[in-house]
Amino acid sequence: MPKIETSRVRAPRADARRNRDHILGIAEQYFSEHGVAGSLDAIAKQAGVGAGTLYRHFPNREALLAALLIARDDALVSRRDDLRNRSENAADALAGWLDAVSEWAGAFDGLPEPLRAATTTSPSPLAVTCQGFITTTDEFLQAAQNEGSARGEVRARDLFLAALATSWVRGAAMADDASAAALAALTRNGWEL
Amino acid sequence: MPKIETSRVRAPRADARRNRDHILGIAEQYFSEHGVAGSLDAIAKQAGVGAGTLYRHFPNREALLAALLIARDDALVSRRDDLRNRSENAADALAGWLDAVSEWAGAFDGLPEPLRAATTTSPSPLAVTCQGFITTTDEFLQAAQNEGSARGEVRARDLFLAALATSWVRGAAMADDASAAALAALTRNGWEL
DNA sequence: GGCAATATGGAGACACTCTCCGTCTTGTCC
DNA sequence: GGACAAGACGGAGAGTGTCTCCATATTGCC
Repeated sequence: MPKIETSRVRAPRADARRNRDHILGIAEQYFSEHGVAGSLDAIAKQAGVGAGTLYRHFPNREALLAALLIARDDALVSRRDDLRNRSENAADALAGWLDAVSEWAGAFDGLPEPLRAATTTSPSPLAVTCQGFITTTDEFLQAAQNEGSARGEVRARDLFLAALATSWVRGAAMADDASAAALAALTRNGWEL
Repeated sequence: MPKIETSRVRAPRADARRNRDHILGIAEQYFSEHGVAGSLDAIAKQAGVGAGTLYRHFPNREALLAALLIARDDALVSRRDDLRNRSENAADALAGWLDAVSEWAGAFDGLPEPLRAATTTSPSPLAVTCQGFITTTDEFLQAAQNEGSARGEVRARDLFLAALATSWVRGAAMADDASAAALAALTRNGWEL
């Protein structure tokens, strides 16, 4: 009797893991400086690996972005827990959460666009992350609605997109911070009762 | 005494004007089908001119876009006049105007992005168009504020960006129409008193 | 008709994405 | 520790796009 097939996939080789992590580190820095549209080949070169290596680990820009964001998820998740525990009321919690989302989406210049695309055209490595945050948004929203502080017709998905839009308006290098703040305020007035 | 320098620039040659118009027509169609990120060389080829000809008339994508939008300005301007004349109250007029702007920004897939960029980083051929519409937005907004139906702290620029954002959320091929409508409603709740 | 001013086309320099495959590493089994 | 297969590597190069340059062609005016 042959070895039982416990795990279909073998653990990745040590050099592969090393390279993957290293690329991720360089990409984080590179996207921070050049925005999400920066050259992938440049990232490979800067990481000291061939283009093929980069593309094997991350078949396209979205996959790389998704891997990068997973590392940042923790921050947003712990922010969520903070808001759950420490908020005086559900409306403030929801507002705080949306602020956090919009800040998260501003991690790299140009990030809101692929995130928006991922929420509408599902099969994207970014979609899972987005979907998770939409679910969280829904929790906060429902709490606020039960509390009577949020309009009933508002949907979580729309609030998530509004937070993305806020970040989008800010544009490159925090170009229009005032307008982003104004949009956030507008949004809150929009859903709050 | 030499000829007085009345107009510094000569009128363009007939062939130049013909080519320019023709390129514009093809570009309109091409961008409608492929979005604003479509290939410029492809437009040149389809128009039956060399790449150089296209780039001489329109040094970059933004210039071409700006020329294209000027042709569409009329529609928005006449919509503005309609709203001025036919609206029952200033709040409805402002809401109608913002809807019109957001529809205008959805003329081509991907158009909201360059428009947004043009409102923040000034030296862009699109900036004049945007600035004009922001001014119009301000007129409608001030009327609504005087009427007591719009919050005082809201700025015209922010509403214009909100309309752009609404269009942006809709994304390619009207992918998320419901969310765009929701965002528009959210925005109205946001500024209205 | 002839001449200067203008406009044209398309080859080609350069940048970017992504694939393919000959070569090199790793881990495993003896 | 050696050997062998699975797995990973790099970088050349195909494909696509932007934009420039300039020898050649077209216009409009005298």
